[in-house]
Amino acid sequence: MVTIKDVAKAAGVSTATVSRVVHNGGQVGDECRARVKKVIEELDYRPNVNAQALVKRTTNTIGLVTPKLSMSFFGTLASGVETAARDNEYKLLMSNSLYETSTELDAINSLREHNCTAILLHSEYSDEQTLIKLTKDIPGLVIINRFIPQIGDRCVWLDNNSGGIQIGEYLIEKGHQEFAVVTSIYQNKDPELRVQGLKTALANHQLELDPDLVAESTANIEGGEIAAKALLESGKKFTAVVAYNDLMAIGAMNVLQDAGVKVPEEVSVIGFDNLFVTQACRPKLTTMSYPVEEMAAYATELAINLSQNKNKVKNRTHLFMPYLVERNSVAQAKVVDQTR
Amino acid sequence: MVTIKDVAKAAGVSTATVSRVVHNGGQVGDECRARVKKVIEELDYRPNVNAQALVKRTTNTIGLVTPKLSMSFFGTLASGVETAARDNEYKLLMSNSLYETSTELDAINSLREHNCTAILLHSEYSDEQTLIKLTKDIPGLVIINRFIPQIGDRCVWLDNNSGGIQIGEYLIEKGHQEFAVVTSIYQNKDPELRVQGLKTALANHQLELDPDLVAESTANIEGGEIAAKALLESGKKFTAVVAYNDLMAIGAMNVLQDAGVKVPEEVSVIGFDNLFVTQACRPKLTTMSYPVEEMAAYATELAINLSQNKNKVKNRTHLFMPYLVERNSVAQAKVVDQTR
DNA sequence: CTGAAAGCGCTAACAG
DNA sequence: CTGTTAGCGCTTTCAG
Repeated sequence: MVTIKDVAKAAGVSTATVSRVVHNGGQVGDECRARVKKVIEELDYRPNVNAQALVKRTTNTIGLVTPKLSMSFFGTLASGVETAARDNEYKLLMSNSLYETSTELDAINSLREHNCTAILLHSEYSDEQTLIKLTKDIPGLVIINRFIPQIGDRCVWLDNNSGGIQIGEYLIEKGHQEFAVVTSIYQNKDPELRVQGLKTALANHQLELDPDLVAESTANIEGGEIAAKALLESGKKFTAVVAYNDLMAIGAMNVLQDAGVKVPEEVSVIGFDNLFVTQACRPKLTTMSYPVEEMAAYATELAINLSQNKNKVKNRTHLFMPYLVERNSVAQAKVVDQTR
Repeated sequence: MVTIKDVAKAAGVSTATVSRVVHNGGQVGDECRARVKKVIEELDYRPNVNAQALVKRTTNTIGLVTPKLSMSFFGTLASGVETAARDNEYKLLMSNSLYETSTELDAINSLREHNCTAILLHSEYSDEQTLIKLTKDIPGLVIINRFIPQIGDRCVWLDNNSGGIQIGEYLIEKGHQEFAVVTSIYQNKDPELRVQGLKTALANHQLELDPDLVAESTANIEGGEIAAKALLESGKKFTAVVAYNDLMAIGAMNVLQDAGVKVPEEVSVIGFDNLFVTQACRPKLTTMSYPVEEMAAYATELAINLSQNKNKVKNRTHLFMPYLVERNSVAQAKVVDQTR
C-alpha cells in the first residue's frame, strides 16, 4: 500500500504538501503541485480513508437503516441513496433493522462507531421520544417516511393523506360512487392517513364510505386476499376497491377474479406505492406513485448537509407528494340509474 | 466521544489493558478485568473502528458491488449478504455498478481505500482477465453468480445447465413434447446454459427443440412480450414455453393471454429465478428457484474467511443448485394422439 | 499480569 | 509557498 510518505519522498516534498495537493487546497507552487500530482499518478496513491476519518472525526459515508433490503420498496430506497451518495462522493453503509427497535438502535450505534455522521433511518416501530432524542444526539440523522412534528425539519416524508384524496377524486371522476377499502392495521399511521384522505374526497362529493366495506388485514398479497374475501362476503355492492398498497391490491384482484368478477370492467382496483409488481400483475395496476428514489436522494443530501453543519435553511419541512400512475386496473364505472 | 484513554483513566489502568479486555484477549487479572468491564459499561465505551482499521489494516466490513440494488434480485442478494455479515459482526458497504466496468472498478478501488478486504462482486461485463487479475490482488474478493475456471475457488455460482435440465424433465413428465423458448441475448452466458440444459433433457427423451420456436429478446417483461409475439407469429404449435427468467415468462404469459390462449390450460409457462413477482402474476408462476440468499450468505462467509486468510479448504468450487417451485403456470399437456 | 511506548496514515496549526 | 510537529484512537511488542 502506497502511503502519503511514499509520495512525499518520491516527490521530494513533505507530507503536508502532498496532503495539500490531494485536497486541491492551500498555497502550493504550480511547479511543485504538478510534480506531486505526477508522482501520485505514477504511484497510484490513494489516501487511506480510515486515517482521514481518524483525524477528521467523520467519514464520507452515509448510513442507511431500513427494515428489509429484500423488499422491493427498500431496495429502491437504498438504490436511490447509493446514487445520491455516489454523486456526493459518499459511500453507503447498510443495515437491515428487521423491524425491531433494538436492532435499529444497534445499527445506529454501529454506524456511529464507524464515524458515520450522516444517517438515514426508516423506522416504523421505535417510539417518537426515542427518535427525537436520537436526532438531538446525531446532527446528521434524517428520518425517512415518517413525520414527527417536534423534529419536522429532520423528516423526509410523503403526504399520504393527499394520496388518499387524489385516489378519491380520480375514482369519482371515473364515475365511481360505491367504494370498498382494503387496508392494514399493524403498520404505522400510513393506512389510516390514506383512508382519511379518501374519505375527505368522498365527503367533498357528498359521498360516504360504508364501514361494512372497509376490510383490514396484513399489508401483503395474502392480506389483500383475506380482506377482499371479507368484502365479497359482506354481500354489499361496490364498483371500486381502494387498497392500502400495491400488494394488497393484487391480492384483492386475485380474489375478485377468482370469484368471477372482471377487473376493471366490473370492479376497479387501485393500489399505492407503484412497486415493480404493478407491471407484472394482470391487469397492470393503476396506483399512486411513491417517489422513493427522489425522496431517497433528497434525504441523502439533507443528511450530508446536516452532518456537515452546512444546511442553509432551518425549520422547514420536507414533504413529498404521491402522484397517480394510470394503468389498466381502473375503468369508468358502469352508468347507474341517475334518475333516482 | 469516550475513548480508550477515558476508560483507562477511570479504571486506573493503562490503555493496553483496556484493549486486552475489550478483545477478551491475553492475560488480565480477573479482578482487573471485571473492573475495566464495569467502567466500559458505565461509560458506554465503544472502540473507534477507524482507529482499529488504521492499525490493523483491515476492517470488519464487507463490500458488495452489484449492478442495481433496486432490482429485486440484487436487493435480495444484498439482504442475504447483510444478514450473514451481521452474524459475523461485519458491516455492509454497498455500491451500485450500473452494469459498467468502469464503475465496477471504481467501486472496488473505493472499497479498498476503506480498508475493506472482503469484497463480493457480481460482474456481468468485465472480462475474465480483469477479474482474474483482481482476485490475485485482493485475497478476499469473491465473484458471485459467474464461473471463471482459473479462479474457480473464488466463484460462487449456480448450475444453470442443471436448471435447464430440471425444467425439461419436469415438463416432459407433465406430458409436454412441443417446446418454445423465450430467451435473452445481451446478458452473460446464463441464457445459453439454461437452453443447453433444456436441450439435453429433450435429447434424453428423443425430443428436439425447433429452432423456429426459440425467440430472443431482452431479459425483462417487454422482452418476454416481444419474444412471445414472435413465437405466436411463427404459426407453429407448442404446449410449453420455457423462459430465460421470471420477467420474460410474465411477458410471455401476457401476450399469450391477450391472444386468447389460456395459461396453463392450453400452454404452460415456466420461469427462472423465483423472484417475488412470480407470486403476483396470474397465474402464479411455476419457476426454478435461484437460492440467492443462501448463496449470498455462503459467499459472504467465504469472502470473510479468505480475507482473513483462514479458509481451510483450497481448490474447491462453490456450485449451487436451482430447484423447482411449482405454482400454477404449468399443467399437464393435453393428450395428443399417441396412436400415430 | 500489566504498563510504556512506538506507530498505523493522515491533517492542521504553526513556523519559517 | 513549504516543512515541522503534534496528535486522532487504537493495538502491539517489549520490558518489567
